[in-house]
Amino acid sequence: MSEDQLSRVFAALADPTRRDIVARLAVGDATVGQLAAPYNVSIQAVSKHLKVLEDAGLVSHSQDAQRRPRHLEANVFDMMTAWIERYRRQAEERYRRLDAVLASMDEESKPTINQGAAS
Amino acid sequence: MSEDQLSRVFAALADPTRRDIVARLAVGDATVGQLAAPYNVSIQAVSKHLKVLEDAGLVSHSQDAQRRPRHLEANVFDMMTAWIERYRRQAEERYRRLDAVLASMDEESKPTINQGAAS
DNA sequence: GGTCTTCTCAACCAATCAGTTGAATAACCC
DNA sequence: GGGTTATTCAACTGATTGGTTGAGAAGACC
Repeated sequence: MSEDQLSRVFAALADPTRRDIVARLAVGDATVGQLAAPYNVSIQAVSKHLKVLEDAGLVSHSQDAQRRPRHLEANVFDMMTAWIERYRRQAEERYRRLDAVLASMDEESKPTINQGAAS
Repeated sequence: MSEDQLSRVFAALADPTRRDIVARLAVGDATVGQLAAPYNVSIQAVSKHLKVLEDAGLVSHSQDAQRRPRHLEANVFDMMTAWIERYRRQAEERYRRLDAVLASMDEESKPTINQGAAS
């Protein structure tokens, strides 16, 4: 919910390895070792990635002997989607209004509007 | 579309100032100076933030004399939403199946399942 | 042409990050 | 108890990041 957590969630998913981990956890829970296997980085590195994901609230873990199986917390995704949707909608609405303005100006003398090329 | 751009988009939105800028651009286009005004950082810092947003494809700019008004590119949000939705759905589906398994086991002797507390 | 405005580029700095290796913790298995 | 397995903690390293200041570049305005 907090601005801070939103930052952590986005930052967590900015890394392709972490997104990959999320993808795999979506299929099913897995231990650190299982998650580390496909990558040629140390287990400690993957453990760190998982810590980042946990701090963002995207992942939780339980305990099974020495193992600490990771579990994807899907609900946090909603927070992100809510944020994204808000601004996407707002921007689309604005675009729709601009279209209307341009159309109404078409009826008149239509002064040139700077709708310049991107970059 | 590329894995790389997805990383850049998430990374761009991991910063609260940049999210703020996106929020303001959703309301309407604005120049660097206008965007910088509310923050007590240099214009150059905001210019850098805008470069990050542009590299991620979230923002574009046109030219109006010395000014380079920024414009929000709402379509990139769809890419993010698509990514998020995929794994959220997958995780929810899995959760639903787990529920079904647990329910079916209820009919039998029901061995204990480790559904331990998170961190 | 000179000056003001708007913005970017370049160099620098402190902090954070993703990776490493090595040691420690903790619970299993014989 | 001794060894193996699974994982984390700690210290280090090189790269990236968000900020700074100073110097352009490009165009308006007089």
